[in-house]
Amino acid sequence: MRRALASRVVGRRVVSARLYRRDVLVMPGDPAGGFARNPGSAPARRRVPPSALLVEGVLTTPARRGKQLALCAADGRTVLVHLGMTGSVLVLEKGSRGPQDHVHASWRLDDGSRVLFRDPRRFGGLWALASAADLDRRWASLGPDGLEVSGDQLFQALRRTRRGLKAALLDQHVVAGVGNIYADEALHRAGLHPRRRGESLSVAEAHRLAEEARRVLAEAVEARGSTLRDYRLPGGEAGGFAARHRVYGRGGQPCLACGGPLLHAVVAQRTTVWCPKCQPEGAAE
DNA sequence: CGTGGCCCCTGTGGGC
DNA sequence: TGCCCACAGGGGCCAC
Repeated sequence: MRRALASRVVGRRVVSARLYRRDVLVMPGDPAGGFARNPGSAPARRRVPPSALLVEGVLTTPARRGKQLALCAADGRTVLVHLGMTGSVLVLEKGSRGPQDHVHASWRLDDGSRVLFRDPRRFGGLWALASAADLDRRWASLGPDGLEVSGDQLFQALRRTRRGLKAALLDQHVVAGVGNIYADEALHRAGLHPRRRGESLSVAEAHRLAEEARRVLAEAVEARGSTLRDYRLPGGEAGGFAARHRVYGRGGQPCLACGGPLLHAVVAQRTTVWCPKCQPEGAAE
């Protein structure tokens, strides 16, 4: 999504912006890290100055860490986007009509195109940041990006936790960018049970898990993501990786590696699918 | 402190 | 056809 967005917005000037729901935006000074509508967050009724939404800024290449996408102006102002489960960022050519429902923010660019943030369930959101330093501070609390996580990094993060691997992989402080789909896919490829305790992993197993996480994410990026329903590229196209999921969404069906039936159960509060033969419960080594 | 449970929200598909 | 329930790519907050 970052790449597709870059090809459409880099160098464009933001002419104007609109915010249709104030509570999808977290402003500087709002509780750090919180979502605008969470209990405990400030009501966030303050007026949003146009500068917070990059108006008059010239857009540079978007940045990304894990699941967070940063729309950046050349002067350092940034709007951070999190898609949650159903969010999308769409770019509409001049004069073309986009979706009308669940659009919470939009930007008009100097070539007449429009950028929309749409999110039916509103589990996603936007964060206005004043500088690149603010972005760095925010991203410092995330784990290494899943595309680049090393075996040693993963081993160090897992060696002191009694949590299961599934829970640990979903924790964005451990690895950034791995969610429910890619956690299951990486564990299956690595031959590790989702409930194996992190502390029980050998160095070799941690390296294998990191490698498989990197590989499945790289393949997914190549296929432009997993569209189940809502996820779209900025041009509205679906990503093609869902057809290549080996376990996610395939509970009860045959394992593509051994032919045995895949199990599914709730692990770490999320539906989890694994192969009992390829991913044995006990330590394999 | 690390962890698990609950909650936020809308839409959809299945069973009756 | 309509109703009700279960479930869905995430993650913050709050008890233990």
